[in-house]
Amino acid sequence: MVFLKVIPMLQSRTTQLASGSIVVPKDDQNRSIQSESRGRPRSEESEEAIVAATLQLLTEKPLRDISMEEIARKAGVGKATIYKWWPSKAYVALDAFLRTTNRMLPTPDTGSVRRDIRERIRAMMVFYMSPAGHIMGQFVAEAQSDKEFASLFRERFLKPRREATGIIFDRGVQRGEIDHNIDRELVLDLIHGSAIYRLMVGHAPLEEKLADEMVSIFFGGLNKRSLGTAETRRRTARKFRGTRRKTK
Amino acid sequence: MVFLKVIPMLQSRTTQLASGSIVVPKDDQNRSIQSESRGRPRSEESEEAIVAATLQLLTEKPLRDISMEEIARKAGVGKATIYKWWPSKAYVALDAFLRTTNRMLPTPDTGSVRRDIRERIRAMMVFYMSPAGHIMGQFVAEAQSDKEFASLFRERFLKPRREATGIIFDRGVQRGEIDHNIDRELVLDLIHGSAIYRLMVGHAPLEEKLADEMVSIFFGGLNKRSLGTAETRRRTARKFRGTRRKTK
DNA sequence: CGAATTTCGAAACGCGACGTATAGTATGAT
DNA sequence: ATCATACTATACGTCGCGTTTCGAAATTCG
Repeated sequence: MVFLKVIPMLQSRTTQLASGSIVVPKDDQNRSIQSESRGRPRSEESEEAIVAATLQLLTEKPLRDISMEEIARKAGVGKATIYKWWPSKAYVALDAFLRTTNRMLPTPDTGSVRRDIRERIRAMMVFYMSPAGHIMGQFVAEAQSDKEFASLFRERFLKPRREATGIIFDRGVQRGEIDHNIDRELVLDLIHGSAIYRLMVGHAPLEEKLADEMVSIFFGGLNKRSLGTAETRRRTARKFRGTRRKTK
Repeated sequence: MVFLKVIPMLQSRTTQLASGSIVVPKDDQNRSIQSESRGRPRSEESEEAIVAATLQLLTEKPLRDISMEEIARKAGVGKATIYKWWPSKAYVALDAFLRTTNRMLPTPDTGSVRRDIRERIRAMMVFYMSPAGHIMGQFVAEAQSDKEFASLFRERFLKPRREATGIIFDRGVQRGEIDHNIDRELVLDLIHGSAIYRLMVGHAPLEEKLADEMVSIFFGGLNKRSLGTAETRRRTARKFRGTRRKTK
């Protein structure tokens, strides 16, 4: 399971992701600035064991059903050690999660916004369909009862992903492919929100091909197709599987 | 606070919303069918007290921070009584919530889908912006760790609302205002998902006027405006508040 | 080297909520 | 009167929380 491989964060921001304040100041280049580190140093072994155990558990059950006690047991670590560095299990989980996912967010630039956006949405769908998608849902859930966590999750996870789409959008506006009056944030909400909605509510499966349909709506509108782009015509043929028109 | 007024459900489906199986069968017209009701009948007073207490608490704090013990105390009721009729606090909360919200879902029919959809979205926004919106977020959160609850919530709350929008959409297709190749479910996800996303993540405020922008995108597309509908032109003037174009 | 400092694992703590069980009472049908 | 069921109240054992205490380990400083 690729997802489980623990990939250390680039900046090696190891300490106190939790409270937002970094306790041991770090040089962006090397390790920790050896000024006020006196006693026994933090055990990297324990840290990694905690993170690994948490990631493992996150693939097995919802965050709510994971306990600090279980993480500590599985990691072979004292509970107090975890509480020393993270304020709650949600923070441990988010920290662990970010280390596996916070790498490169591609922003394709093919010359056509339409194609770029489609690729972006497709990548997003693939991500949401993976185990990581369900874990993300756990974090959104947690955010409903913990405002501090919500803010951290928003900044560290959602925003970067949202902006990756936003960059593509902006390029489209600059190139004149997207009308400059369009509400940027709303478009980002339409794209990401619909996927997250489906992911969290589960009324219909996420599918990669939704990217095509979405782009088609964004650039063709719901109206009767008069323009008839190549893509629109292609979609037409694919469409006869009888799931629609169940009303009246 | 209007929201707190307890409005009894039409069908008076009182018993075992919980397990999905209705224990005491009810005539759709009158009260309960007097066949296998032998002992002491269920106390409607207690039931109402439980529901009222739960609704009150739901306006004060997240579902996670509400305990069965607190509900029982506030309702002046034994804990066992609650567990007798509902399997967990989430079910109590949902049941209570549905009694206040499960009334009429208007599906405006003005002759123009565009206008109908805008009105529908507007109503949806108003609902999400009310206290009920945040409570709904609690249920979506709960659904992430309880699949049975998720299914009940989907059927009893989300689906009806979704379908209210769907009916409008279908009318638009029938009248030829919406292309029949458009993916109905995806459109519903775009509308509802984006709002729920904003509600639950809180990166931007929900606003009634988003309805206009949304409809404008759906029927105009993101493309450079060549058609220039009346509404599009109106939006243009409104647009100079400088919040956009923060990139480069 | 030795003292000071800090972290570590393990264990125990008090707290609060869970979901169940028991006891005694209340309310109806038969 | 008897039976069946629901009610309140309370107690129970279990679990997870977040904190505290302990002695041992690891590192810096004098």
